[in-house]
Amino acid sequence: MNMAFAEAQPVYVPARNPNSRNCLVDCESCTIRPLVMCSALNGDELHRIEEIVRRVSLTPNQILFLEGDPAEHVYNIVAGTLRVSKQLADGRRQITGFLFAGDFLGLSGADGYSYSAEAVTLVTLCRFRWRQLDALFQAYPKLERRLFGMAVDELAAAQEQLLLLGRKSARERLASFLLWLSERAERRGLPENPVRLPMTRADIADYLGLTTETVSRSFSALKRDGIIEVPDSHQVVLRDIDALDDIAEGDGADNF
Amino acid sequence: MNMAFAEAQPVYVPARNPNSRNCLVDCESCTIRPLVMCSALNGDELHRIEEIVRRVSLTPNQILFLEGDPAEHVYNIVAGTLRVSKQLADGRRQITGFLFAGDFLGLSGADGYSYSAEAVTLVTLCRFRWRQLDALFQAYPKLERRLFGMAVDELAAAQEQLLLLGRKSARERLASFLLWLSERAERRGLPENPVRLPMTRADIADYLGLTTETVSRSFSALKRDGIIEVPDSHQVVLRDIDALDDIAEGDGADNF
DNA sequence: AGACAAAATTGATCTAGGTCAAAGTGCACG
DNA sequence: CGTGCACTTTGACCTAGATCAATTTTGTCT
Repeated sequence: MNMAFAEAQPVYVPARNPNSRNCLVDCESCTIRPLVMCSALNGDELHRIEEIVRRVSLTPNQILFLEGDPAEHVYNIVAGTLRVSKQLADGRRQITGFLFAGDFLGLSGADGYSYSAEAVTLVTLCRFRWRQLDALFQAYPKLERRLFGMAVDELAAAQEQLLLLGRKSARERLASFLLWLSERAERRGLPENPVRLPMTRADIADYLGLTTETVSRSFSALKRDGIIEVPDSHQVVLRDIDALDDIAEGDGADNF
Repeated sequence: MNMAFAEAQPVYVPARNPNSRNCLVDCESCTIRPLVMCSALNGDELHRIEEIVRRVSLTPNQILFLEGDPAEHVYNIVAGTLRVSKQLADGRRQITGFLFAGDFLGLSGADGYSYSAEAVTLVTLCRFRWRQLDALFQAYPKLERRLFGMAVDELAAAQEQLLLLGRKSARERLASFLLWLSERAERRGLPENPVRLPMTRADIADYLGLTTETVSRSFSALKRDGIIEVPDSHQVVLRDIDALDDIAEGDGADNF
């Protein structure tokens, strides 16, 4: 497993072990604040957040929580990549999302978490006890508003993924996935081409509702057509983004 | 965009004429209040809602809004069934949800509605201008909280549907769908068996990521196995709910 | 009631993607 | 600096569900 994706920004960890879990956090120096819910708060208000936030980290494949666990915490990802998934009784797995720095997870109804969450790479998170965060909403309605907005965005993304899983071919799914990663990186001011793929082909398959073999064959087909280059299996050069767009949106000719 | 909702001056028609459009609403007599966001409000507060809500109705297959339309309104369904869907350039359609009395729709980010909404049956809705509803949130934080909670529930439902579309067989998809309809009816105090299917086989197919033929064959297979009975194509008797559960969750044997 | 159109079912055939199997590839670790 | 194991790719074959093509059933309108 390639460890190079631990974009772990050294963030204020008072004294002690930089890899330890459950540390205090210095929100003012947070580099990804604009991306996370904390963007709703100013300097003074940040201190109230600091009182309830704890820093947590995960090593690759470590489990953050499992589907059905009592949902006591919510999390902001500070660095790294995480996968959230659901499983059927016989082990079939659907990855319902890959989450990156700035993303939020852990919202749930009464029945505990509705999905499992595991680290893909080294991951750094801000952890909030939901009860405490909830209490803060009273003082800072903007915080709740921001979280609400993030949930609405997630909902739109999930619906886009329903279209992909319900109606797109393997080739179209892969094209959509690569574009999504690229656009996402761009929106966050990261290099959008080449695209980094921190996850394995098996993870991509479980996200796209395919098998590893089909994912691999789809990569090969896009390479053959000169649309992408794959210098190594965790990096993809988008050679012809217009072609990818056509494939992803289904206007193209035969996207088998 | 369907223009049938011209902004005529509303006339106060308290609960009487259920088929009139664009009318004022008497929230206190609302029979489904416990299901909708208005459950967050008490008698006095309801009057503030009444000031901004308008009643709208749709005939079958009428369009409420299209993907990409500017998202000015949000809606609560009072009665009837509605389908929300997304389409690819070549016309392939994915229905991302069926919505019933009590459900909410219209939340969106900056880019307008992220899906289209059409009536399946006759539909009655409460319509709110988002700007006005938003303004009410300051006075009644519980209202925003309730809406937030509904969005979180929707998100969990969407993820369940991702598992269905990504990993379940046709038979499993249909079993899951029938159980979902039944459980949903039960939660709302409606008859949960037999299950009513207001939508066509084509709609079901576009919801389950299948074709009408495969949906029809899956119905026939479940009938043959004595698990369901289908007195008419819009009504299904669940004969063996345990078997359906096993099929839906993938513990069963061969659910091809 | 009768006629027509829309919806549903069933059968025959095809194919995209799954399954099974066998090499490649590369990186972690002794 | 091998060597072992996990990951990826490719090939051969198979199958669930799509597609194409009739019927059959149902609902609507006069």
